[in-house]
Amino acid sequence: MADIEMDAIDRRILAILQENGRLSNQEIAERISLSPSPCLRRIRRLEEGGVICGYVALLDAQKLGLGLLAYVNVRLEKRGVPLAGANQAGGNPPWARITHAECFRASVQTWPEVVACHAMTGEMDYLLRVRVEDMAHFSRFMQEQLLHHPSVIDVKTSFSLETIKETTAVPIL
Amino acid sequence: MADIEMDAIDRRILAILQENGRLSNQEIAERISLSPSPCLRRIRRLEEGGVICGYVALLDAQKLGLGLLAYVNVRLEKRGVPLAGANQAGGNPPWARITHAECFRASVQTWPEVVACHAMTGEMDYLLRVRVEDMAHFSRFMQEQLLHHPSVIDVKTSFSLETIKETTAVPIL
DNA sequence: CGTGAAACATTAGCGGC
DNA sequence: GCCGCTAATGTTTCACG
Repeated sequence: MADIEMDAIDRRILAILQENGRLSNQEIAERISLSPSPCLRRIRRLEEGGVICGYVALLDAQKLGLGLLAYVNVRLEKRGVPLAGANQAGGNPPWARITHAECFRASVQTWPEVVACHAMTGEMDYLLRVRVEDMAHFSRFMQEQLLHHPSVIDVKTSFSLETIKETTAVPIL
Repeated sequence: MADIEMDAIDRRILAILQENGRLSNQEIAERISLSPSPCLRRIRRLEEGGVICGYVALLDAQKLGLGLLAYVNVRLEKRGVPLAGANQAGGNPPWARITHAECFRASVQTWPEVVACHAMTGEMDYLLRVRVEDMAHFSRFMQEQLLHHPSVIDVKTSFSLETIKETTAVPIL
């Protein structure tokens, strides 16, 4: 995906859309003092260029019964390969040699509780953001998925007590 | 904001909208085998009930020159009050007694680099998600904002090497 | 919940700067 | 190249059965 030229008008469109992704093209055009057609052409170009990755509705996790948010630091085994039968995700054939990192990443994709996962610098290898109903659910996830995983050797969890700030918007202005 | 009754149809609407927030009401109605008007009524009800917090466009931070993502753990001073002149955010009058936590939270809201902040369990008090252009920018933010803040006594940073998974969607099905 | 009609929004083609 | 017009098509919205 080639880099894409962007001028000040494109940036203003992006700033508007990342705050309210459902504004009509007309409304946006009006706010940036442009007529609807060039405005829409710019938006389509930004979508096709991958600058706009998508549009989503943000939901209130509390109201949906997902009241617990945890950040889990994970350290992985670095030597050897995962044991047979360990690879829950996709069912690789037993002769395929995979690393612990590959095995863990594949598992992460299959766990709905994990809403984000980054490979990190520092003592721990991965940081997981985990959304669950309550402690019982978290405990189950820990025992049955994370601690049960053959590549995981250590985890350290912190729980969110309160969200002070949370935005999907990126600071572009 | 009172709790709101939700049936299986509401949940399906939410699942669709948190994956694609720009689908037309007609398209959604079709997918859940309902006509447009009751579908729209449900969506409006979920919006007004606060289950749908908003709609946003998700942008590619890399393509916007924000290539560095850091998680910063912060520990705060617990005794005493912030020094005069310390409260950059809002300019409280000098006689107003505020806690270090209040002072820090107010500052966080004013820092555009901080895209998320949670109060956390564990040794450290807060976890910040920080988006910046590069190390130079991060260094500047650290020196001039975080470490300079009168309520901050300790920070521990980890950088994201790679994003394995990242979704704003909450696991509702 | 569904129907239908009015108001509104999207989008492709074309001419002009 | 990028803007803005127009006109056809598609979508939202609301009163009513």
